[in-house]
Amino acid sequence: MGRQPCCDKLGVKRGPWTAEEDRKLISFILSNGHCCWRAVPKLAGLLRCGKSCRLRWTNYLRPDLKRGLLTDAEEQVVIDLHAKLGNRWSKIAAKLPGRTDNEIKNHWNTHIKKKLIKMGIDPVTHEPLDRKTSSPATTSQSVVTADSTKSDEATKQQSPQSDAVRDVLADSSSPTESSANTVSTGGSSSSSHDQDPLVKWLLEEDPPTGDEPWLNFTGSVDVDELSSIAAGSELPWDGATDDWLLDYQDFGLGDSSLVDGYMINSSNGAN
DNA sequence: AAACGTGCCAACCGCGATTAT
DNA sequence: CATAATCGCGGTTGGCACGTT
Repeated sequence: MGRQPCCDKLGVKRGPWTAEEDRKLISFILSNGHCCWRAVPKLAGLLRCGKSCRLRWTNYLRPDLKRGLLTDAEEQVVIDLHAKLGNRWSKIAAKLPGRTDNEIKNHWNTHIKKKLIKMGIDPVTHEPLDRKTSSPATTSQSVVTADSTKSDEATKQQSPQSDAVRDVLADSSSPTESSANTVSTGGSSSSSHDQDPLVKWLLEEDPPTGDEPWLNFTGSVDVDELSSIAAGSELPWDGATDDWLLDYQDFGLGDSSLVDGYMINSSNGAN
């Protein structure tokens, strides 16, 4: 069937978001939630398509986002999950709180991939490059080892990994990794994803905690109220927000034109 | 100091999946 | 059940920042 464009491109703004647009989007979502992305731009007074709003919110404005480079531990989790799941960035991101699929994807393409190649590991199969041709039927699932005896909790913290990946990590890890990284090196064989508890865990529904306030707002909270809440440090979300706010502060802002206590600015300050 | 090259990341595009009618 | 509308994902690109020559 023919598919219509997600939005009418005429009159729809594109390109980098401005601080003012961010402010509008944030105040709207915090006040009303985002029951329907398509309606968000119109209701929020933005000349953007809903898709763009969703992307901006999920990848940048969401208050629970972490910022900065992935830690060694996070990177290791990404590598391991990628070995099992492939380019299913959203699934991988779901296991790294505060990280977005876009962020992980970018980090993979710009950092991890190169690192693996440099270490002689095929970033697609997670196999040593020189072995690649001699084991045609091998895929990541057969290469990557999984310790199926590991407890779920341990698995959630750090998943098992292939010998190759472990080698890479051992070579490339920073001194801080050992402390942050609790990965067991007890690799073992795993016959299939279906039987792998890690993969089960990964593939199981990963519902939101329900704690995300922007999903639950009913429209009863207005920006003024939010600002007073913010002023009193009783933010509607938890500790992750501190980082968020600090990050905005790090951009050098205290723009009073923004949503009061929320120091919002454009994504990179230069935009 | 200027020109050029490279890296990085925010944002866009297209498509499949899901939901609504 | 068929079609339309919407959402969400993964791949790709554009442009800025930074490094090198």
